[in-house]
Amino acid sequence: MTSTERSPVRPTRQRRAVATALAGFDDFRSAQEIHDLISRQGDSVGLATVYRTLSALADAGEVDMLRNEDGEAIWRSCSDTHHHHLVCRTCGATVEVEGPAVERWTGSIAAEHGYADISHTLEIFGTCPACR
Amino acid sequence: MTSTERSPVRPTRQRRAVATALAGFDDFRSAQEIHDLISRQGDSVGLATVYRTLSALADAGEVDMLRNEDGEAIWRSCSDTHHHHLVCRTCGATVEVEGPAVERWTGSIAAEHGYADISHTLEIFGTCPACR
DNA sequence: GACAAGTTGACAATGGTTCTCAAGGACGGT
DNA sequence: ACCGTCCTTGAGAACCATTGTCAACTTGTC
Repeated sequence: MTSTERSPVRPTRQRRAVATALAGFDDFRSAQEIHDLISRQGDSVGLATVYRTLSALADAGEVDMLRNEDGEAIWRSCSDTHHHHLVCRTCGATVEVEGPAVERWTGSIAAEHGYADISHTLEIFGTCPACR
Repeated sequence: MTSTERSPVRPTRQRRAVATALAGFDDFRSAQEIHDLISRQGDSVGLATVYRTLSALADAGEVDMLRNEDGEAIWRSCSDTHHHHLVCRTCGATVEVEGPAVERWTGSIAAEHGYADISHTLEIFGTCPACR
């Protein structure tokens, strides 16, 4: 929590492989799918390491993680600004969207009820033009 | 999907027990917690049945199901209008909120990108007045 | 080169959720 | 009340995504 803590992140073959895989798609994929992708691209990285790396990247804000309807974690690399997603429920195609109005709305709703330290999740699902 | 399909839902002791338990709290609880509540209120209902009943109620729109950070399903009974939740991340106290503006916003964002058949999830987390 | 500390991988362990299937209960007709 | 049919249930096994374990291995530094 404090800025005193430093855990030097080492650039390993495995982390590079995960990063490469992440760069190869722009929809949300499960950890297992990403693991498969890595294998298919010729690298070999343990599943546990994939999980560890994805979690670390998520903590660092470099990937987004959300849950599909089954509660499975799905991931994709993302921009560094606060945003939400418009996801195709058929093919997974994702658009990052921003909504200042929504941010303001959640803040005021929370304040109105006396809630502090607010965060929120907002995802939009639909069928993309290509899948109709 | 069509109105031809009818699956008569029978009023059993078990379903009544789940309904009673649901009426006894107004925050989100896991299936297991609800199962425990039922035991504590003197009834005995199998865990699988609790899951089945909760899912059925969720499909019928009588309870809300969402996922906590660990991906666990959590449930609570809800009003029958479309709404979202403001949830205390410490004690779970929940407020149902409505936001016509947000509904409109998601709709237009989706349309803008050509997505059809839209649905969305929006939950707000914070610390309630009592937990600060 | 050698050391300390971060990393990894194979595999076991966890734990929520679903499946299986025989036994039990509800309901309409008689 | 009795039947037959079909929905329900419960106990436990099965699933399966995710996390923990721990010895072997890298990396960066001195």
